[in-house]
Amino acid sequence: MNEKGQVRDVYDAVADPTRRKLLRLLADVEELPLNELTVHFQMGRTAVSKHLAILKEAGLVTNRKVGRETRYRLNATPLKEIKDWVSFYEGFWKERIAKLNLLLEEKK
Amino acid sequence: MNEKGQVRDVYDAVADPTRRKLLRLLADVEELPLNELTVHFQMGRTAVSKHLAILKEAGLVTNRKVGRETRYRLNATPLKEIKDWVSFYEGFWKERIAKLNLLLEEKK
DNA sequence: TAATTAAGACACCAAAAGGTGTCCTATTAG
DNA sequence: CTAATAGGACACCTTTTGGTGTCTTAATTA
Repeated sequence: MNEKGQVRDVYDAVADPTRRKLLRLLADVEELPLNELTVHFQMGRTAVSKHLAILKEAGLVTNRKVGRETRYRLNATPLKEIKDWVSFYEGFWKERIAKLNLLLEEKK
Repeated sequence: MNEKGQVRDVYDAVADPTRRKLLRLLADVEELPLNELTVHFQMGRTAVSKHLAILKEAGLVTNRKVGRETRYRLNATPLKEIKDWVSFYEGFWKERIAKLNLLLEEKK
């Protein structure tokens, strides 16, 4: 457990393409049960469930039981950490593009 | 090798805290040789070298040989992909914060 | 009530990740 | 010329990751 109450690093949670796809699926609806999420993947239910557990550890999804199904819901808030981190580097690639444009100008 | 000419997924490259620290170190200077980078970590040179190789596979660093040392340089451009990805979710956490503020208003 | 369905809990497995230490070569300093 | 240094290339090891299948329980439907 880290200082943000997350068991899992959010960068780590988001590193896997399956998990990014899960977030994307949950972005389109209020909530979805495990079995409906599983439909979108080739892997079995157990694997998808594990990925969701990791996302939950990072605080990126919440879940609640409704009857016999467990419904998952997106919580994008922890992504703010990544946003802030990457913002620091934004200047670097813009600078790079500016330099490239300058070179193109000189060529002309 | 993916469609962007990267061998390694940029999300994956950035998931490791050691590699994020390497990027941060390289952000402060033009270029740094392996041994100077290694000083900032507890692990050995070989391990740091491996992390740099992964960053290079993702296109996040370049390197060149100068004499007997290999100097590394930051290339932040691939981070744009992450920036764009996370931007999509920005609305979600802002919406959430807005809702929380609304609840606080009602309490008053 | 009986059959079906959702999903948690495990045990298990192969491959990848993240380290280590050793050896070898190229470059530089004394 | 010799000694020291930078770092590439391996071999090796342990832990984690990402998947599988099976069993069990709880909820639903026929």
